[in-house]
Amino acid sequence: MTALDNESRTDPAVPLLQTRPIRTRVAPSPTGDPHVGTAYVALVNYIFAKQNGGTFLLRIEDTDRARSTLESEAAILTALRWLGLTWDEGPDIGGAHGPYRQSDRTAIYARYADELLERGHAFRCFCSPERLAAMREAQRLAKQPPRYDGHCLKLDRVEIDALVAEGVPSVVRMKVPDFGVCVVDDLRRGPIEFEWHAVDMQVLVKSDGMPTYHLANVVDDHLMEITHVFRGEEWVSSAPKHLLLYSYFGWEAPKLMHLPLLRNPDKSKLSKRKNPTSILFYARMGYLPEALLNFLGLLLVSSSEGSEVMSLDELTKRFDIANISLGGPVFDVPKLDWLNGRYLRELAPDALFERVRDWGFDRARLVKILELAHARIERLSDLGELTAFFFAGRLPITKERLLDVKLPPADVRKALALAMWGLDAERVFDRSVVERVLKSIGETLSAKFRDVARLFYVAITGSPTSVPLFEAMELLGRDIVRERLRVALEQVGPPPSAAEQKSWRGAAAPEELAT
RNA sequence: GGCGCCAUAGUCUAUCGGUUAGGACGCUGCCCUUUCAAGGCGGAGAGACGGGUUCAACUCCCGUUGGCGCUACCA
Repeated sequence: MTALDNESRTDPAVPLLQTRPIRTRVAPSPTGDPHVGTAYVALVNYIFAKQNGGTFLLRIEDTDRARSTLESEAAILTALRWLGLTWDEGPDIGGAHGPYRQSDRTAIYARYADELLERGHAFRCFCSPERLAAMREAQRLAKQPPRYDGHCLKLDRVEIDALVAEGVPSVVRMKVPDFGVCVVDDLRRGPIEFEWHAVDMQVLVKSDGMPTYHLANVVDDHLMEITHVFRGEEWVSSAPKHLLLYSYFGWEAPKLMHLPLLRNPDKSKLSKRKNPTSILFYARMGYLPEALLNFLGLLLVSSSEGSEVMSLDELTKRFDIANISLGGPVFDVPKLDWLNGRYLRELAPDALFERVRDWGFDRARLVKILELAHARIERLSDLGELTAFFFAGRLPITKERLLDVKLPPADVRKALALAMWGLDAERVFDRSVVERVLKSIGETLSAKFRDVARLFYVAITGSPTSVPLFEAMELLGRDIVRERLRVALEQVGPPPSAAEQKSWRGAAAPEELAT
């Protein structure tokens, strides 16, 4: 199967000749845990590149200076490598089209933004956030499509220079036609039409000088010679802007294909409030990378009959763009469980031993666990019960056990929520961070720490008495801890409402984003 | 509110105008078995609704409904 075949399938009248070597990419934003959605998107791009003898690369989209972290970037690399989705070019290994981290490419974007400015395809905008908010509100009330009203388009050269000299902050916006339609040709969906007058004049360069996703993405995909982009459905509505930028620059746009978004069991977009979404969680939980990959692959390649157990190679052989279904698939953990069981059972005892050791019984970890248990055992056989929670995923916790503490039930809920949010907000996850976060919860609730601690002992270790908590949490790791807190919270009541979130933490919960 | 995407069992899907609508997970019955799993063999369970087009519609078209996404100086 070649790219040519795939294209003729969606548009038989105009078979485009694929002249450039196939190059695909995954371009995650390092703003949180490596998301399974990122793995899903990476998988398609990887498979498509390999199937066509092409190149698959990894690019880090860290233009959001406030939210991007090096920790997150490292975790993404680790997670994708764990899955076996290796890239041919990337920030860690370099390549002929580097650098592969957008924050290292700011000079490049500035140059292209200037070019658009000079050629009249973009303009400087000095509007305040307040004015923009008021404008959008008015448009909503008037049932108009939300769109920049062109206020700063009327500024002349002299006025612009004066404002810049005054030091008034500004952004660069792209110009968008007022009439006509834009046709986005999706590899799988076919043509999608958008009225230009409903497409916003997107900001391309923020007031801090950093490009937005839209500019950086287009410039990089061009410079990195990307030929095919498989990305999440959330990008469909910004495709017209991207296509317009390609035409402003006079560049050939890559072929686009938008993938449906992974869903929670209730069909909402997969989110960590309702489900574990981190690849690292699935690793810590004891899923095998090949099982997770196979599971995600089943959403791209379907077998009409027979076994659904497929290796990456087999998925690659059978992949066909025309067969990707477009309904948003539920991330069905029970099916993943079954698949993982299949893989586990096929392992020879020795191989299984190695997997188990690598998963949670390596010497270094075991020694740390023994240190914690050491003073608390009288017989070696006490170890089993005392340390079992280190080798478990979710714990069979009951509401009664969780509420059996010297805290009012409402505070139990609040404490668990605060712990989840507080720990998520931390870049590093170690005993001292855990201690600081948990103790601050005690202060917030004006409760004795020992009473707060008891609750977390139950939620995390399954018992009000166990080995030292902070160290245990560090060894358990962020992902298992988050899941145990989430499950505990679920036990004691409904998820925190928007109002509760606001009053408890003073802001809305940031939701993680997939690529 | 605006724009867009999507729609076969609880879930993932096959079907690309004519099928008893096929498979997988889950559920369930039986077999195997010292228990439980695993495994084998069965079972229940689906085309959202309403209009067209057609000899014929799950399949094509339109509408409705529902789900989802975007609507940021986040990606």
